[in-house]
Amino acid sequence: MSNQDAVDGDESKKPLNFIEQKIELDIASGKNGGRILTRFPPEPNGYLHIGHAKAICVSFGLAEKYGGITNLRFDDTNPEKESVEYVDAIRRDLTWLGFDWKGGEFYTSDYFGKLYAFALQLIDQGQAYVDGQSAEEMASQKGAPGTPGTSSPHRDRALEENRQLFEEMKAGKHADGSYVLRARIDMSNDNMLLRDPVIYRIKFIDHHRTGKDWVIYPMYDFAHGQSDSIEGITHSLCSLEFENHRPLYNWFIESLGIFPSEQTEFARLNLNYTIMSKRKLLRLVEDNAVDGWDDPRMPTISGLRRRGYTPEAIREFADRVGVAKRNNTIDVSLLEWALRDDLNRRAPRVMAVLNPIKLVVLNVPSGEVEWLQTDNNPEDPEAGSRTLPFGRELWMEADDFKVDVNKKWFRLAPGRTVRLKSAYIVEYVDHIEDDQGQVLEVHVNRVANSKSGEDTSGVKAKGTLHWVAASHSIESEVRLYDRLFMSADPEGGEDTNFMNNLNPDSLQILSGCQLEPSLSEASIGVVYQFTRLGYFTVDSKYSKQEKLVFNRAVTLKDGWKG
RNA sequence: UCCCCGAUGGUGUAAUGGUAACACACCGGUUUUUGGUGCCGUUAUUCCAGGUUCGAGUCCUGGUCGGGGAACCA
Repeated sequence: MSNQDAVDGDESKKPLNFIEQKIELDIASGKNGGRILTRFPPEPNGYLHIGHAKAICVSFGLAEKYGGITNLRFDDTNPEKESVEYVDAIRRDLTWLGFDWKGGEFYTSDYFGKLYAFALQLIDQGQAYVDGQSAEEMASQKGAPGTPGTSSPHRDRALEENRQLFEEMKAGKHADGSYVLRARIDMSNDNMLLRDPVIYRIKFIDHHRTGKDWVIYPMYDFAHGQSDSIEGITHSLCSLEFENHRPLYNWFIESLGIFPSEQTEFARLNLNYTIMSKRKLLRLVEDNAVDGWDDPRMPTISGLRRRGYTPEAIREFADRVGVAKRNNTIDVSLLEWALRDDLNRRAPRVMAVLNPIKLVVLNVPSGEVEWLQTDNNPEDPEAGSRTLPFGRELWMEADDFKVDVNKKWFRLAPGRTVRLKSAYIVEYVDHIEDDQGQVLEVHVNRVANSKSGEDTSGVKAKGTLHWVAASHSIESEVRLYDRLFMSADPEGGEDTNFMNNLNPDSLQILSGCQLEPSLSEASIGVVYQFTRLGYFTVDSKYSKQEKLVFNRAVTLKDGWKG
């Protein structure tokens, strides 16, 4: 497929975002021979979250759209915070999302040797020097926005001396913090990052990949552009916060005379009622405010997966939020919409009663079991059908019966008639309450000739209720989730505020829920619609064959204003 | 105080000097053996002031507001 084919076709009607426009311009002008290579460069110091999912979809999606490929590169230049646990989790999440790093898997640490050589090159070109001052001293010389900085006393150190000291740093002859290597740029630049930034520091810390091989580690700015360049990345896409870094990114590439990768920044994803900072997510985990990185309330990919989100829904969501340069806050309802939209088409429907009370059909003989046919998914005829046991004693939802009701009430009540989904129309007879007025049982009679699909009774029922036959039900636990934070902007206030903003009711555990028998076969990864209730999936952590545990991914949209 | 970026309905995104549109949310109607889905519809938008132009959301100037920017983090 030529690039032009990718540009034409059905997709061409969709408006292009600013990066797509730029790429099409690049292709048209023959830049890099039309080659497109992007990269996704996570630091392995935390789990991927929904914000990363957007970045992933942008970098992978753009490459795919224009006939290119994408590299996965672990940006592991700071061994203090990084570990192989995170590397594995990131790989797993990427694969689950359905992305394939066809360009290959790389690590910035693969380039430590080349980066060291680049540093020597800068020293030899008089563009880097070793500074032996303390961090505080260097900070004070940095100046301030609007005020130029002053030069380090070591700024004009002789080339040979710089080289020797840097080689000694590498050889481990100097202690942590005793020396750094700095780029020699411009101490009065308006961009503070260009005021002789530190590019190498000493750290006597084992690296999760290179072990004790190195005691000097490159800083982000000295590693990122060069790594892009080494891999021949054509379009290096990152978030807005790196805009100020672009001049530095370009300065290194130009000074070293290496392949000119080009950085373009776009706005990261923000979601209301959600925190996206890795540091704060880590805090939630460490303080046990949640059940680990994959708690179903977490915005992590692993949390969303455990909750019942599908990769398709997440990718659709990422597509819909768009790519632009202005800061944004997406409404979580868009994420939920994407899930419902996907699951409505695909999820098998089953019956489950979360807060069960007895429903006794008086005119059905006890012991009688009738197997009724029901569609697995009315949206998808291919999904087929199954049978459901029906009998005298059923479970119904406590919420579906009320004594005092108005005309908007469609469900069961004294004097009312409702249809039991895929079964019969039933009419109220009486009910039993306990001392506190809690309804324990509702008694109804089945309307003759009202069987689902062959109803000739002429009786019309406004409401339809879900139910489960008591004789064949499976008892299980169901976990309902609400948003983790009460405030729409939990990161907005003071830094520590987000922990005080936790929603105390974000997790509700229901036991004694009654499920239809087919759910005994439920397996991890399949998401079901519990009729009238929402989408649910088996919890991958706590569910056992003897005691199933389900998570609610999202409710059904509730149109009832009752 | 200085530098960079941005500003279009409630929330996002488009309109590339020529009728401000699409999605989500909201509200209403309709269909429905899920108060779901589907279908139809309502409400609502160019930060401000000048300028250029036959014509400005778009270009220019100035302002306002928001975000980012000083780490031996990425």
